[in-house]
Amino acid sequence: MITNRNCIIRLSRYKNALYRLRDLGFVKVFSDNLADAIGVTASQVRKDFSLFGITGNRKGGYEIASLLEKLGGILGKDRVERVIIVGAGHLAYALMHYRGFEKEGIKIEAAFDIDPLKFAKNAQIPVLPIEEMKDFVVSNNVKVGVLAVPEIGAQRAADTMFAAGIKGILNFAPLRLKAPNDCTINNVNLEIELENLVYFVNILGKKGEDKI
Amino acid sequence: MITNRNCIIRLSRYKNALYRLRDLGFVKVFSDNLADAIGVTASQVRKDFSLFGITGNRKGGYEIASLLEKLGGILGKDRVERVIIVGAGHLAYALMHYRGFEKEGIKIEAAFDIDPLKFAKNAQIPVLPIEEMKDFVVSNNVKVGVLAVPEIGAQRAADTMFAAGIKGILNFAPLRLKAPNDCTINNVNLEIELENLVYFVNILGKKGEDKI
DNA sequence: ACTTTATTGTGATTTAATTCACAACAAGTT
DNA sequence: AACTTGTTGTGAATTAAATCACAATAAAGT
Ligand SMILES: NC(=O)c1ccc[n+]([C@@H]2O[C@H](COP(=O)([O-])OP(=O)(O)OC[C@H]3O[C@@H](n4cnc5c(N)ncnc54)[C@H](O)[C@@H]3O)[C@@H](O)[C@H]2O)c1
Ligand SMILES: NC(=O)c1ccc[n+]([C@@H]2O[C@H](COP(=O)([O-])OP(=O)(O)OC[C@H]3O[C@@H](n4cnc5c(N)ncnc54)[C@H](O)[C@@H]3O)[C@@H](O)[C@H]2O)c1
Repeated sequence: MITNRNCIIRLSRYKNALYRLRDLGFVKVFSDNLADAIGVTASQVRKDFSLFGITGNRKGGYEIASLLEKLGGILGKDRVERVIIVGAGHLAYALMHYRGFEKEGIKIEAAFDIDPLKFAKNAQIPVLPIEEMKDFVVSNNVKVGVLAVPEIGAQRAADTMFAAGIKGILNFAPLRLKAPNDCTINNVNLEIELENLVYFVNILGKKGEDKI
Repeated sequence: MITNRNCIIRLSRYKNALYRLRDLGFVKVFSDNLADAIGVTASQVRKDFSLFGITGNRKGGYEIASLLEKLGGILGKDRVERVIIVGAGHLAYALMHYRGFEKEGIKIEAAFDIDPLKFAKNAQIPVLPIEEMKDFVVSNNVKVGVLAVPEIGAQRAADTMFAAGIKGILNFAPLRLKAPNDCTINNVNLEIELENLVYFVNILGKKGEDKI
């Protein structure tokens, strides 16, 4: 069981690159094409595949269609993944209006909020009272949720999600959530992303100055 | 010069944990407190600090105020970082209305778009025609930008940003941007984040089944 | 049929990151 | 003043990840 996050992220990138190549009319691909496409070495590509038992044809490379199928299987893209959002604020609004998830087999089914002003029972993606979350999650067998409530209420909201049966949270609130250990948290911390970017811009800037 | 991204991200997390501790009234902290707070080992904390020449007091731990100052210096938080957004769509709207960046010393100064319907010259954060970006970036000495345009226009928009003098891009478009090598790209790919989450939820679920 | 060429698949090696382990030492205690 | 305790700081050891290197081999050419 591979638990190297970077490795799994590379699989997603291979998949995306393969979609592009396929749509361009390509049928086969070599490890070095994929390597170029996502910016890693060709051995990294082959090693990643080897880890998951994906094989190609010596001399002949890999067949794109079959590769996509295998990667899809590993990444759970063989069926549509139903997802909910908790906290129907600005960020949720952007996510709910984004068309890009569907083509990845990710379907945002509903959002939940505490603020009655946000409720929209009959919208395309309904916004429902948080009290209805548990029933919804159970009856739709939802396993993954996005957490987009303010920091102050985030841990409590997460606990409600876990209690409802959610096993994975994509967390936008800038704190470290405590979670049961059969549950996964992926954090998207935009403050930290920007701060990190600033650091690298600064050190690259300084490196430039040194050369003078 | 430390270029280990995870290490720099940990510095940000230490800093955030330290803010909390300080606001709770603490004055000193030990490496194991910080370790607990962000979920790493105490040696990791000390090693990280050691790498940047940060020292504490044997037996006495670290003084929070001085630690914050040093971390701030390393992460470039000793002054406000001016940032622009290119693409004033849904995501940009969420970012522009988010109050959380300011307390981190990150100020979104303006957004730029090609769609005249989006222009808002006199808004608190103005939305301006993309043609005005270069002047703005030069005269405000902006080094960092957020890219939030659709995938199809992303590389072109990025090139315009580089030409204007931007040295770091936080990229939300789901593609790999080509960039000059004195420039840094940090990608936030939400499709991949969700896909990754689904993978880990699936394998943890399967692990559970095995035990039966 | 035989040779050349191109590419995979993976064990061995290297490099990078993390953890270990403990000497150094400051602060308190007897 | 000697002893105890608790914590840092870091070199050494370990672990994890990436890269190298090349045998295996399929396809194409002669
Ligand atoms: N908007 C951004 O650009 C941005 C950037 C970085 C981080 N974040 C983080 O993302 C999260 C969401 O940000 P946002 O801008 O969308 O916030 P927002 O204030 O626009 O929306 C938050 C929503 O959550 C709802 N809510 C509050 N408590 C709740 C609860 N217990 N259960 C259900 N709903 C609840 C509120 O009614 C509101 O509708 C925050 O944690 C924020 O720190 C946002
Ligand atoms: N909204 C989301 O939740 C979400 C999720 C994942 C990824 N993304 C990615 O983030 C990016 C932005 O998403 P969004 O939902 O805000 O899109 P959006 O369509 O709401 O907004 C895009 C904006 O960019 C402007 N634009 C287009 N070309 C431009 C150019 N060359 N220069 C300047 N402006 C230009 C458009 O006029 C529009 O206002 C996209 O690449 C999208 O794939 C968004």
